[in-house]
Amino acid sequence: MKYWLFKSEPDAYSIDDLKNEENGVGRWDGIRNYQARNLLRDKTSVGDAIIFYHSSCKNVGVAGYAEVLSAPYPDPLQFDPESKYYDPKSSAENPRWVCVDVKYTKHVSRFLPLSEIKQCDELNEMVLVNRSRLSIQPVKETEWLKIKELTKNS
DNA sequence: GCCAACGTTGGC
DNA sequence: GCCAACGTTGGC
Repeated sequence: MKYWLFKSEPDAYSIDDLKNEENGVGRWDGIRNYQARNLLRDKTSVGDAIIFYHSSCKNVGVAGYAEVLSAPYPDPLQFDPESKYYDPKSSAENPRWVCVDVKYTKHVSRFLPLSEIKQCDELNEMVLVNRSRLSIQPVKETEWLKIKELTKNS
């Protein structure tokens, strides 16, 4: 099993929004960055664990956990002219963008702010700190374990 | 709202 | 294929 960090702006889609979906299942769509797309398309597997990170908001940091529920499949928004994620250069025969379904696992017991991640020796080399703009990021097992520990109630 | 970092586009 | 211009991300 692999570990991932998925970023979302909570004003657009938060851990609460995912929890409130039917059966806690949502679609992680709208990825329009090639590096993130490649990770999603080529590296994610059903059952992988996801750290749900809230970005671009008042409190940035780790808000919850989810899991990868489906294999990657073409993102339907790329074919929808009404969507801001519409891509006229994409086609059904050769779709450019993919998405996965994800399932809510839980909220963190204790919110883990980015500032604390930056201060933590075991976490300050995360992609999140060094390449912060990537919206789908691999997480090392050691980092995963540390984040699990830091998001528990003390 | 600012701005640094960085990704994308398009002319040549 | 280079690179300048431009757009987006995201912390603060």
